[in-house]
Amino acid sequence: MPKVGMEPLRKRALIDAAIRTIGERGSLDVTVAQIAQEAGVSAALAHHYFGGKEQLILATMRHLLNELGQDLLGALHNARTPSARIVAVIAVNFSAAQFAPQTIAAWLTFYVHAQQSDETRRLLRVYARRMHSNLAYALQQLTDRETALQIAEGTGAMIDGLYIRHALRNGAPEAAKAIALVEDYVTTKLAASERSRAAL
Amino acid sequence: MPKVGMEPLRKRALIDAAIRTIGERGSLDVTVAQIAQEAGVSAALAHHYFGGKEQLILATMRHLLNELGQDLLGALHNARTPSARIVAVIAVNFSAAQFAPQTIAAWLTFYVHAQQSDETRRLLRVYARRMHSNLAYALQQLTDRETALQIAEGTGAMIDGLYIRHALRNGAPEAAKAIALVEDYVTTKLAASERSRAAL
DNA sequence: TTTTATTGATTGATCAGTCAATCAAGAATA
DNA sequence: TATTCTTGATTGACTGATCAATCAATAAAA
Repeated sequence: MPKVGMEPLRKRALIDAAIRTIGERGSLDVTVAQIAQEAGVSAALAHHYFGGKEQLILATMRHLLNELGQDLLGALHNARTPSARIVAVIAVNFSAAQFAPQTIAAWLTFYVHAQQSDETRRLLRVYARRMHSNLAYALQQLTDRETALQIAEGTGAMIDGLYIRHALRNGAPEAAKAIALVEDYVTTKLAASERSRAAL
Repeated sequence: MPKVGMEPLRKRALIDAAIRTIGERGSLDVTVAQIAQEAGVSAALAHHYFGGKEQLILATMRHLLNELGQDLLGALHNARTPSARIVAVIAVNFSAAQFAPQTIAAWLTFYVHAQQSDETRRLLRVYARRMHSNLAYALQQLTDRETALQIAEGTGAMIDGLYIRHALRNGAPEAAKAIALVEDYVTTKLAASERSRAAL
């Protein structure tokens, strides 16, 4: 046997390099050669392990999704009450790992890529559905179903919007401010729904 | 003078073709030849009138921004009260013209392009600032400054988020639902701030 | 004729993907 | 132990396709 067991290491290095390269450039218009160089290997090796650029991109996306999923699981693990779960879901989206400029830039390019690639669109839907169902479930324990779904929808949209704004580095709010804004939306809506129910 | 006055017609046709082509493809990875063909002219003519691809793209973006600005002006013209102005600003963002799949797809690609192009980023900032200041101004007549800025921030983020989400949906264009969600956010927040001031 | 409009053909650059050839480390063999 | 296989790892060089940009040439209107 030759120098063995390189495959998982190389794949991981290439995926990390892809995130960095895409994130720095802010575009999927990165060459395989650029990614490979960032990973310290040849472009041919990237093709060897992934089969093609598209598959490398998809693998990169799956990796980001998986990371997000792991973060979410970890955050929910310690959250016992519904409101703690809501706070956890919001916090995960703005955690250091997820809110890093390169990560955000990469996500944004994937959103655009989803318009051309069915598989990319499918993967993004998985992420959106997971976030939504986690939020909606926790909210339904605090208010009626209809209101819960509405808040979940609004929360998701606001989070995505804060993401996109942060990617442009406008006067975009920092993570802490973004969290506060979203949490304020949820608590205000919950308070309003409590009041409307008390009035019945 | 020869066959004269073609320039503005051709430029407009090329810009319209660019919006259609970019919107349909969902990417800035469209060739000048594709845009030119969609406009019914040769690729060389596109270069002749715009000087290059980047300038054609920027002209297209300015056109979309201008259209949005005109829509906004028109909507605000008939709005006399602050709340009517808020409703108008929200409505403009989800008007038929702005919420058309191709337009949304084009906007999304520009957001990504902004990460590479300073001029694109600058143009997007102009749009964001205009929306924000219009909202913030109207809101400050209904609540305190700090709360007004917070609501304006949240509203802008939510609108952007609904945009990006709409771009990924296969069907179900729900402009009305999106408007309702954003308006609900504003009215709920305003009601809460009124209550908190009454409590003083 | 002069000026604008318009294009086909061409060029130079860039890239994804391919391939044949090397490298190196452990296994088999003598 | 020393030597020769075996095979995954790795790459440089090459190819075919694509595209932005250029240019010389033509058409047509004034």
